[in-house]
Amino acid sequence: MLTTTYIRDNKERVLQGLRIRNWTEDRLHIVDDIIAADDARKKEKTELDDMLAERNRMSKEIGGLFKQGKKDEANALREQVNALKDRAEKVENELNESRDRLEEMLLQLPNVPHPSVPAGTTEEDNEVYREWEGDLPELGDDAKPHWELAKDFQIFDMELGVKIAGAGFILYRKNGAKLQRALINFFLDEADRAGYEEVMPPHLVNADSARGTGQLPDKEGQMYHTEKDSLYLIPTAEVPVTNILRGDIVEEADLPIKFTGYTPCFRREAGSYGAHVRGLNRVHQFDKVEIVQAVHPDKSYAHLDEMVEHVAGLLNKLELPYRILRLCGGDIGFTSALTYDFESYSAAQKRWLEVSSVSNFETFQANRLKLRYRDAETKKVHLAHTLNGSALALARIVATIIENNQTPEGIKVPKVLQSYMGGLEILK
RNA sequence: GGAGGAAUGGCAGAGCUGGUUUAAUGCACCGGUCUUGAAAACCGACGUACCUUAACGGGUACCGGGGGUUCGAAUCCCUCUUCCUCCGCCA
Repeated sequence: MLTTTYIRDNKERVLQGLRIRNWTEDRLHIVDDIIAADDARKKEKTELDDMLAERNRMSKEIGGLFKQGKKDEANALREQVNALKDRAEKVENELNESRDRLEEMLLQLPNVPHPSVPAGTTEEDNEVYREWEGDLPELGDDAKPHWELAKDFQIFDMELGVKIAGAGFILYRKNGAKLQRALINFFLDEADRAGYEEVMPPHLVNADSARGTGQLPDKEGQMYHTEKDSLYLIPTAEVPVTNILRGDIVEEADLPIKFTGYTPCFRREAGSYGAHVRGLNRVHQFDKVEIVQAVHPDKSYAHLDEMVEHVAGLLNKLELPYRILRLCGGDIGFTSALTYDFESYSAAQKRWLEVSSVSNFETFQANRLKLRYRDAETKKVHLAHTLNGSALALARIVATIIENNQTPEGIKVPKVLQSYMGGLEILK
């Protein structure tokens, strides 16, 4: 959520940002509407505060009069206060209405895209930020997609997932289960080496947390919700991990704060079935190691670059071909200012699969979270910047690993994972 | 799940028979005096959000969350949440 102060001071940037996000001109009046609602809020707040100040003053006087035994005067004053209270209540109602109206509009306003975000409407328009420089792996015509390899080499079982839970749930077995565990440990170790504090958070969150990172109210339908306890299954570790800092004021010297955590991620993903979502390409539950940072506003883009390099390093070590996209205005998330997507090439499906998304939210999440830092010099508090990225999401990584490394005898295990799998070199 | 107790500023902790409490006091933190330096001692400052002001400053709200009673609520009432103690159940 943007602050009204920011919107007032950067109106043209906000409007330009909405245009990059393909908002039509007839919707742009929301910015002026927000400012108008904020004007009304300020006016009513001033009015109400003055009335309350008067009430407080009179109440104190009444206390004094009672002590002196001047009952008649006290009672007369009491009636005056009652009249004042009626008027104050009206103003208070108006103030609350203005606040609600303002809040409702602010929630509809997405983050301002970074100047480098390219124009565009669909994923076709995303800019290739870093192309894969080597040759893409070529497999023979007899190459199999991962869902077939999974059966041949005991990686996972779709039917059992359906039997136990439903479509879109996977049961990993034997080789696949070990591979999951190896990848999680490898990713966590790498994040640990990069200075991230490892955490293992709750996998269900309350509404405050979901609101803090922007899942509510924007993406209500994406999450599983438990009716009786009103908790949400996390769609990403971003939610519980970033919310560690909700409401905090940290010292500038404590920045950057870096967390990493492994969690399963649950996504309802309503209404998308078909060939392109077969196998592990899109599932309701997948595993992911997430990296999260809270940083000084002046340094957030340096930290974004650092996170991009971290993810690139993981893919290099796994020996997977990948490219990096800079998401265009039409494809970038509601809460993000700049997002890089990583896509790993699936040689058997002959297509790129999204395996990571790394974003800078600037103050958008921090404002909802009320995550601030205290400036070391001025002692003033300011909103921090938050960032996060997948490092990495497992399901699709597993797909590309087993497809690209297939041989008639089994799946070659990437060198870097072998020590995590008891020296195993081939899955068969 | 049952019974009882509690929730106060970074921490500890008073206030809780409603009105100089604009939340005492101690510790921590910060600034200063003293000192070669440090410690001790002493002095001072010490929250967040919003409104207002060119600025200094002024105002309002916040004592777990929400609502209520009252001229006036940390204090009384209702409700929710969390924590503690005991019992029950349990990986």
